[in-house]
Amino acid sequence: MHLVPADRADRRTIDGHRVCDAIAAIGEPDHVRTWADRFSLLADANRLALLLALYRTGPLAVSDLAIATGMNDPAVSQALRLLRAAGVVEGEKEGRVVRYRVVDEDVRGLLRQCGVNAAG
Amino acid sequence: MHLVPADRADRRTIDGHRVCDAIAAIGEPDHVRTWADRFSLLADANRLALLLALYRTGPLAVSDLAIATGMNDPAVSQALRLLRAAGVVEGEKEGRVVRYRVVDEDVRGLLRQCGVNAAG
DNA sequence: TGCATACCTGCGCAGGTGTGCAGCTATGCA
DNA sequence: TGCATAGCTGCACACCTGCGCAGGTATGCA
Repeated sequence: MHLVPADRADRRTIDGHRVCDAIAAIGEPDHVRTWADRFSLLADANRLALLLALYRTGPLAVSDLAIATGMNDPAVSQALRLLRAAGVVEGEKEGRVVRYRVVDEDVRGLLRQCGVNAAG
Repeated sequence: MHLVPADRADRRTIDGHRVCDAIAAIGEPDHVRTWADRFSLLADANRLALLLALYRTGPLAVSDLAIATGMNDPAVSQALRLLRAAGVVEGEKEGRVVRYRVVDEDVRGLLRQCGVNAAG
């Protein structure tokens, strides 16, 4: 079990093998970072409100999202741009109205968990 | 359906009633903020690595967490202080060693979702 | 063709956040 | 009692992020 990188193999450990277990438990750094980034997208109350509205209500227009959340239009637009760049939401243009919806299944799973204790 | 606050009741809507649905879907602002704060705790790769190690491996000492993640001791300590203040982890002192574990059930649920696609 | 609407973008500022360094406290052992 | 270890804390720095403002683009309608 030589999972400890060489640059810190000389450090003293408390529980020896449990360190290796922990390294295995953490897994690929890229995987961890991907999930951290995902959580980061939900870590803002405004963005989370937008996502909850989209997830539970279905496709919504930008203006309506702004009214529902109390945000300004540009703020909503910028938040949606971030979420769109991350592949979390997608917008469908219908005339001059763009309706967004949540397309990332991992994020949908997380949003579902927000309601297990109290969702009304 | 007068869920739209008075200060923005005069704004033009696209889908009228869907705005009310969205407001109902968002729910209590405090609830949203609570979950956003929760996600914020998992939004850092280092903290997430610590939590994954604790969640999957079980109680671990601070030094071992530092070795497993490659972080410095103070960095681990500060991260754990944040998580402890939020009620996510708890530490049990055994001599001069403190072993931490994840105690928040909501966070445990989120951590479990990190492994549904690829956890090894 | 002209105008209003729906949405997007760039910029700058205020605020929060992670990190490293140095030093402190507490426990265990000789 | 003296020393090493395990962990915690305060400070200062750089960094990132969300937001409002102003302006731009595209669609629909008269």
